[in-house]
Amino acid sequence: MSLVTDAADKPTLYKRIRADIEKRILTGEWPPGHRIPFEHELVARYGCSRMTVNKALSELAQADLIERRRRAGSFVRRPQHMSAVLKIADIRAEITALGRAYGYELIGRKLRAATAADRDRLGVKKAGKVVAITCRHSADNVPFAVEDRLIDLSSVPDAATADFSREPPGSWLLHHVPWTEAEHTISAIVADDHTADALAIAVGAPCLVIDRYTWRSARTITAVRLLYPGDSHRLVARFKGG
Amino acid sequence: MSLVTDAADKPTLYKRIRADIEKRILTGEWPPGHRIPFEHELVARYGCSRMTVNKALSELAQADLIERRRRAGSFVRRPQHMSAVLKIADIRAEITALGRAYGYELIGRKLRAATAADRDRLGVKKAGKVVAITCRHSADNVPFAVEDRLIDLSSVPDAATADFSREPPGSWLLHHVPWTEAEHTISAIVADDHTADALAIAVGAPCLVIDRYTWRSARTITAVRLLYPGDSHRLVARFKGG
DNA sequence: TACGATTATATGTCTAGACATATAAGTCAA
DNA sequence: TTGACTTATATGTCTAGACATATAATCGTA
Repeated sequence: MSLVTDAADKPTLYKRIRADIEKRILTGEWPPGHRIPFEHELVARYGCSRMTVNKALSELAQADLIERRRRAGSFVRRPQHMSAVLKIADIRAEITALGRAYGYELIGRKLRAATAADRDRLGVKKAGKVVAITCRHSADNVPFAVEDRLIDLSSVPDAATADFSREPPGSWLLHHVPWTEAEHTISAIVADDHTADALAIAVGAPCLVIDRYTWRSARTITAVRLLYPGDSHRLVARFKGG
Repeated sequence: MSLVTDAADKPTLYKRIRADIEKRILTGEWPPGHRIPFEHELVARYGCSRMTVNKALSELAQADLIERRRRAGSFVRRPQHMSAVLKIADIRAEITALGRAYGYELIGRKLRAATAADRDRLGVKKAGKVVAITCRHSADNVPFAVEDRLIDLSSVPDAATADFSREPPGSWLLHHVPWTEAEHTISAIVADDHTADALAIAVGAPCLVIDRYTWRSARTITAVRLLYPGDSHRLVARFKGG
């Protein structure tokens, strides 16, 4: 079997080279640790210039599929840690993607000077104003998740006057504060009286909890806790790479 | 302010160009939708050849930070959906990373012809042999997670003779079957008698559940269910991008 | 044998061009 | 006004070189 596919040059050359190598790695023909042909060998094999194979190999290296070492060559990477790309979509998008009717209801909204608990939750030192929002998302009129959010107004002053009775704060923030970073913590709890009531489930029923803390270049933006009925909701993540 | 940093050329030129642009995007100086200077403008600004700025821009495009459109130019991408990279490490690695002593205990191991339930769980049609493994991971001698796993022997025949009394099946598989794909489902349950006993928690306590289904180029490898005490375990994911 | 200096080599980066191609924008006719 | 045609242009890909640099391998020496 030759490295060169005899298919017509439908995609570009460097993409064909990249795909050829990627296939060999993914099928296990070239196992972890295997040395990939040197650039000059690939140049000879594909009859192209070195920049072209270099581009293919560079992209494979950027995708962590191979490791390149000077003087030694390029090697199939040994899979290290499983990493799953967990897409945490806008809840509205998530529900409509399931083909269900999205419903939103603002339960409470308070503008206040940050309490000690607020500051702790947002991870900020200085006093300032915050908006605290409680709301509920539903799918086909069945409670889907309850949201308890705190927004730091010193970072997002516009949030003080935003109308959260129609638009969920998550969507609003997504459109007003781009390129944030966040940290998610996922855990499980059992529903207390208050939660059970909000989600219309039994007290003691399992709930999935997502705590998300969002910032933007060292400035705290928001902290949110999402509670899902544990037996009905699923977080699904596909991942690739051993 | 000039695009060109006056810092000495410590990193390479294309990396400086990439970093310059990335900084402007991440700080919001160039908001989503903003058009990045044309390649020929960057060529003039940095005094280099087009291939060099092209490499910088190509990498930014590969990282989904910008979008490149022929004839139109390059634009800062509008953040679409939040995606979190959830690193699901080997449990042993996870525990030792926390500075705690890792403990492993094989509870049960059965080699059998696949039952209907097994086939359903693995998503395979044909009959075949499987290994069913139950084991427990502990941190500082406290139960950390219980694992209930099924391995398809038609895909991984070596698993029939592997010694899982010392090495956890997850680690073993990671070293014997690289480059897999998987799907995770995360949910919450409350502990039943059996689970409570295995995790040394109270019946009715919350548990975090991770179901992972792993395959390799259309061949089923393994299905595993991991149960964590919901109040003690956290899945943490950092992510970037609005 | 062990260690330090030298050399060979694969990758890393870069240039100054070239042609291809998709497409935004402008032009012109129905 | 609308639709079809043309043109200008930014990106996409590629070449045939070049020098830089880290380092594996070799060689020489203590």
